[in-house]
Amino acid sequence: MSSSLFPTFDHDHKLCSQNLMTYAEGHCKHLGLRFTHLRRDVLSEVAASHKAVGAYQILDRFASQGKKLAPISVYRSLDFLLDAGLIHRLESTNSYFACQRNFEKDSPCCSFEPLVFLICENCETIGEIDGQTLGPLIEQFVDQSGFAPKRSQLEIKGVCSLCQASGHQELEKTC
Amino acid sequence: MSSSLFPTFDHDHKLCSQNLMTYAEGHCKHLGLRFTHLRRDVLSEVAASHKAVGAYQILDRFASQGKKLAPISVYRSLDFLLDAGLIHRLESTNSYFACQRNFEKDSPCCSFEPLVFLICENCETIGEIDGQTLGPLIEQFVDQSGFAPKRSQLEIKGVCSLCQASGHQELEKTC
DNA sequence: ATGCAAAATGCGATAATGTTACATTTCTTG
DNA sequence: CAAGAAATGTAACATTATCGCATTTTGCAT
Repeated sequence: MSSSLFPTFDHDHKLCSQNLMTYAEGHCKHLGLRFTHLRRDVLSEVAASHKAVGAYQILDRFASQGKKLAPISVYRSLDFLLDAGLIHRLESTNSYFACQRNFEKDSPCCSFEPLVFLICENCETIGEIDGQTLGPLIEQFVDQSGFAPKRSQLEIKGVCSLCQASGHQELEKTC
Repeated sequence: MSSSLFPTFDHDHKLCSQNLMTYAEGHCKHLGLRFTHLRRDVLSEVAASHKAVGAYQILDRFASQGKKLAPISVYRSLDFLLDAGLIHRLESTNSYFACQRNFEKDSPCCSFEPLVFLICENCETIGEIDGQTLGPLIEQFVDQSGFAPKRSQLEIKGVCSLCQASGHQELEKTC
């Protein structure tokens, strides 16, 4: 079985991000990781939308709230969140977004299940797909050459269904 | 049918890169693209190995040959070569390598066939897999949410068969 | 509670990667 | 050959990310 997650236009994002923060809290506690204020604040900014945000965007948002940070502080928090599997990094755009599959799994995305991301080029929303079915298949191809895969990431750019339906006029979407 | 290409330890790399340059020449002529000296030289540097090289590495190599260039010159050539499908960009490491599938296809990698790259974390060699079989499969998953994919790239990190066989002692490989 | 060691954060500088704007040169085509 | 388009040169600058070391906070053993 596989599932595909692409944020819907009308989802309750306040609830969505609240759930995410609660999950992160419990997840860190469970693994003995320190979910500090800074890390919480950074995750909160990343999870504020389903778009990917850059490190300096996060810095700027903090700054506009009167919270002056050095880049390294943000990067350290981002690294922590990446390691904890709470966020992902979009390699093609040097930006970060919250993991949307926490609630589907016991542990965050970390096995040799490829990470699969859908990136809408119109509204910039990021979706995340279950890579469990793709994993063995990829492994099979790769194995032909004796290559032993450890981790992988698939970034797919295109247009989400909502943007298709609306004739590509959804750039206003805020989360 | 699908194929998987991972450069072998003992392949004739001189011939390999010669073939590539010859292909590039003909490919550009065929499409009416200008394969200038600079572009040729940049491709030649990129194709000098099966490792991915950074833009500033290329700059440095030129510099050590007495050829002083500005970053922008290298980036412009890289962009041309990317557009022509002669090289690929490894997003996870901001680096570039020569397309190894020119000879398998009429035209370079550009349809909605995912680009699939194998990256050996030991010797840094890059392999390239035919994504034709994976493409429809991915499309099928993605379509569940109505997402219309345009282009995608899968980067797989692991250990190549040679490095496995040699107990991970192949960092010396030069091409 | 107290003090110690480890972890996290602050702070300043700097490195690595990529781009803008505009001048000059080279190429193509009539 | 002339004119326009394409490519390259040049200098400055923007963006993304890291280093080294000082300071603060936290968890834990006593």
